Amino acid sequence: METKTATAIFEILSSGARLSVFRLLVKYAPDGLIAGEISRMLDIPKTNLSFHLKALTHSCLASMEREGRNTRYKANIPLMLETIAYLTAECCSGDPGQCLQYRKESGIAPEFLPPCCGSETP
Amino acid sequence: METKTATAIFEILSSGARLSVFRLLVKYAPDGLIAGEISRMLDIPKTNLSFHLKALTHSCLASMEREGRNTRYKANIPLMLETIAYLTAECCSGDPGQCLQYRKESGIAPEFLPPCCGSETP
DNA sequence: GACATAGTTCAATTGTTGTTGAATGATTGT
DNA sequence: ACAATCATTCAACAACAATTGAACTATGTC
Repeated sequence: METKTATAIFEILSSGARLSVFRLLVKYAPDGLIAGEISRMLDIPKTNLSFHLKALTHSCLASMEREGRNTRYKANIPLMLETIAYLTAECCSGDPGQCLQYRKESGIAPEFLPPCCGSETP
Repeated sequence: METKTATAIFEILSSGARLSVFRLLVKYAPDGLIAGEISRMLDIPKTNLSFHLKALTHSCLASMEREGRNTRYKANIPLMLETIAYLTAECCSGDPGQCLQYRKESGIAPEFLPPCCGSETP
């Protein structure tokens, strides 16, 4: 992944409205949601939601497809995973021991943490 | 993690300069680097680098400590891991089978992917 | 065809961010 | 004390992002 791609994705997620929309689409993967549902669930005006959905689709973080007079949006989860890999790939110059230490210190349940430095390589 | 915290972090990573700085600090974890080294390695003017380092430390993505006349910066990797967990936590409403499918489609080596939905729960 | 519904685009306003050079603060060495 | 080095702050400008209401397009219903 190129830096330019990654920054574009982080910029998309730097808006509270867009982050909420994206996480909602992640939660409702793989079927996604139609725009009206999103607008109601998050209480975002349609006009503004359109603006943010356009940004999400333009960055490829979401896909859209028409369904009659509705528009269905779905999260691009593989791209999300690629972005996470980009952020963690060179962690600690590849020292698994150090990464494991960080994982422990984070206090997060292991099943919600990325492998980070290959410390959990299967 | 609160939405506000997450958006602040993504906003930090949405600048090419800051993303490069942060990834460099991740790579050089846990020792970190001093400002001058970062400036030279990434070819960013000191003035501008200071601006971005301030943003990084203010968001807690990096810590700083004086060393004589130098200032050493270190990446806050646990916070990075928390942010990743926040983004992936509710993925697919917790359907491991669906998540596994996404992981396969992503084409990324498994050791660089987060567990996502607990599909790799130890 | 007329009407309602679902979304999008447009223009304008408001606010925020990135970058630069010059000036300033802080620490070390002579 | 003086100069050199490392880093930060400041002011100013340019560029960009978020939000809103009104107007518009497209689809489905009577």
